[in-house]
Amino acid sequence: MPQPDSPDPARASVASPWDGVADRLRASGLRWTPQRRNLVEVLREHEGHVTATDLIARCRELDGTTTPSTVYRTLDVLENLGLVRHGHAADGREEYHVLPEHVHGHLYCVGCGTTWEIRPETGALIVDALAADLGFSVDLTHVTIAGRCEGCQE
Amino acid sequence: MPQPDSPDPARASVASPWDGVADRLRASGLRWTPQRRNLVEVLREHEGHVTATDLIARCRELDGTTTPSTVYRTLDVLENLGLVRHGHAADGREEYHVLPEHVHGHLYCVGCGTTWEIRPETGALIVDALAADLGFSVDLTHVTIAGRCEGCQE
DNA sequence: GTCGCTATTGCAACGCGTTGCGCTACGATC
DNA sequence: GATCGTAGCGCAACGCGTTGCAATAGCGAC
Repeated sequence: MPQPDSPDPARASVASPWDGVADRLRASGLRWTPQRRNLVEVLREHEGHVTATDLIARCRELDGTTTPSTVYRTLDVLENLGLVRHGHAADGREEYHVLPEHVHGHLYCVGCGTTWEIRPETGALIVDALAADLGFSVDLTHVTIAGRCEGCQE
Repeated sequence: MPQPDSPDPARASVASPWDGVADRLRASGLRWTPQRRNLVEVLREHEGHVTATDLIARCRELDGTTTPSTVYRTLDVLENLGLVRHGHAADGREEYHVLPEHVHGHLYCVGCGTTWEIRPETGALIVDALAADLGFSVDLTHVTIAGRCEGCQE
């Protein structure tokens, strides 16, 4: 029965994707712990791109006893629920995309350090090109492509 | 004066790109050390893709005292000479491309673990698409795109 | 051949991410 | 409300990659 089971009607009307997390976890035999509550709280304020390091730092502000391994493990769980996706930035660090509405790849400018989203149409073009090349089915979300943005080319 | 300065005529006829390395280093005020000689020796036998870890392991076989930091630093130097390029594999680890004849990107299959090269024409298509999108000038060599190869899709 | 400058080395320590393990505490059941 | 199986926690240790520093050793100059 996919009816909203949040006990708070005011919040239910907002229909944040985070609202059902606790129940979705429990429905799979998983648990809703203070540490996970904290992480979700942090993710709420970070819709967009965050590095794992940032998330860990923010979680520790809320609860000094939080350990990195817990954060990483919880992020795995949330990724299985489709609430975050992780990828590797150009320097190989982990980067999390919160609540991706649509699948998109990323561009990282080595000049100014900005991360840009690849527009869906352009992404589709890339996916098609690689499919035609080797029959490859690409997972764009996992990738950050390095280069220089318009403003950073001499 | 760009004449071959290798003292060995037999070797000069082979014209391996590695032959001039020692002199190219010295010409820039850099030095030719036993550790660098070993690394070059290892790279010679590895034309293609290698992980930094593999390189370090092979170097230690030749000389047990070699330390990781030395290998990484020497790889940086060789990258400046254009003899290797490094990128990040799908899992974020470092991967080196030895003697890249042409600029090419990489595809990593999460199914079978194989790394594939993106054909130059397809690569150019991707570069063009991103240039048209955001005016982005892409460095394809630095990137590995994850996905599933033809044989690994159900 | 010797000297001296300095690039390079090895070491040690750090940061990021992952993994194995024993203990804790969530939450279903009674 | 009390019990209990187990998911999840913190901890400690590991592997990869990087960096600062003191000691070493290329190599050009004399």
